[in-house]
Amino acid sequence: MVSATKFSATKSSAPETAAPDAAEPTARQAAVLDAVLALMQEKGGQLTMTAVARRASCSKETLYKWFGDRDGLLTATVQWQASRVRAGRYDRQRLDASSLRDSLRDFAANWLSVISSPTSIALNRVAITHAASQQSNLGQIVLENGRFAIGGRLKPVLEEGRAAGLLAFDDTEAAFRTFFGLVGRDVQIRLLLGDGLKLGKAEIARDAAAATDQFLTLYGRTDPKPAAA
Amino acid sequence: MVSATKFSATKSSAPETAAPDAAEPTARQAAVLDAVLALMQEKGGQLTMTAVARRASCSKETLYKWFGDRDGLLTATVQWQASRVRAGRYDRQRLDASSLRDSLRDFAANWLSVISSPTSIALNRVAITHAASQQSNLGQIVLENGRFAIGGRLKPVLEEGRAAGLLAFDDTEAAFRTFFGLVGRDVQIRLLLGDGLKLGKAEIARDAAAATDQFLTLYGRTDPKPAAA
DNA sequence: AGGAAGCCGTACCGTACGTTACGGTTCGGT
DNA sequence: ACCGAACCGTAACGTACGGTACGGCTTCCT
Repeated sequence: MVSATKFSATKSSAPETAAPDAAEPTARQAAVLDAVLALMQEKGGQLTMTAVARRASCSKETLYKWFGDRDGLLTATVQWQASRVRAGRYDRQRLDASSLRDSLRDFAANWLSVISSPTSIALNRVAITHAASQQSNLGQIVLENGRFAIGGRLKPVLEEGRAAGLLAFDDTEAAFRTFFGLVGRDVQIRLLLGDGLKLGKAEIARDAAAATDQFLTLYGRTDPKPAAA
Repeated sequence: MVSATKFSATKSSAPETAAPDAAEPTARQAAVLDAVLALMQEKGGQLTMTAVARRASCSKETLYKWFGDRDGLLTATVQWQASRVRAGRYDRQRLDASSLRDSLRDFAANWLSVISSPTSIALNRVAITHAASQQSNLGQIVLENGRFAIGGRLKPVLEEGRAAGLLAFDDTEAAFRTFFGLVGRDVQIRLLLGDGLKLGKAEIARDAAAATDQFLTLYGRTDPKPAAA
């Protein structure tokens, strides 16, 4: 079930490009994982080990040596993709109403871009399929790097906004979930189910702005002074 | 690919319990479809024809005679489940602010109950898996009976609310999508990905009320008079 | 009673795919 | 030049599963 050999980097205990335990993929391994991502998008569910080997011009034996089994390959792929989505720095300069709004818009637009990308759709489909077969924890990993990752990055912004007297809420988590809902709405489920919904840059920008405005209507303080009790 | 014999009811052209073309399942067939639903929830992805036959105490030959192929069985199952979710009449009496709020809360609570039910989760997972393998249109069917069905039923309510001067919006679809987002938030994706999120009756009622309040904050008219231009 | 139809249980077939094994090639180290 | 390790391409194996065939049982019609 669980791959025993969290893929080892050829030389067993040699400090390669990264921590020897967390296991950063080598360039060649990354190429394989990219092939997996590409196949997921093109071929959908028919993601066979043979197809991966052919696409990546490597042997199946190598796949198994590096990743243990099919599940290990999938897990490594999810983590590989997650490792390069860490976008957006959102420099916490001093917050005013305008910069807060901009930050929220950026978050919203970035999130919409991610969930509407073919890569994310394919990855989520695979993870959901696996969650159904209650094998491995692919679903958790995707959740951790998607929904919960963005939550962890947005919540500090919300709390800074509150500290600056720009937002009002008791429960940060609840406020974040509202934002999440206003931004995502029905987009993700429709895309996952194969609806032909198209999101261009213009629509994303527009929707992100609209969601941000709605969020600020619900949680923004019209009186921008810190609580002068 | 497409099952040729949209399941026929034993006696070819005899008017059974329903239209001979739309094909309402017989009691026995319904029992089989219930077995499929039960297996989906318990066994997840390993939904094999043999397992269905064993669970339903019928032969695989019968399954194929009735439903054509595996896809036909799945499609029939989705439609069978959809056929009995048609809940909520929402009698359009005269609308005031209070009854509108109640209607919206009912919609929200009902929708949350549906998407958090094991049946819905299992069904959506299967549909998403199929959408990935670009075979059949299971995803579309689920979408049609889920997201779009509730839209079709809620939009008239919203428009009545607008006609009564209780709501203000230009785009009914946009208003509905906002409501959808406020209610669903991250619930569906988390459940689909296997997160251990529990929604009891109390939480559903609370969340439905909160989402409704937020929606009314965004779209409600504080001045409840019809447009007295 | 006799026959036909529907259906259950099971055996069977073909294929797809995960996994393993193996021969041949490249390449770095000595 | 030689050795061994890593790796590629491919063949082979075992199994799971979709789909089919068949024998026997029940039911219903005449």
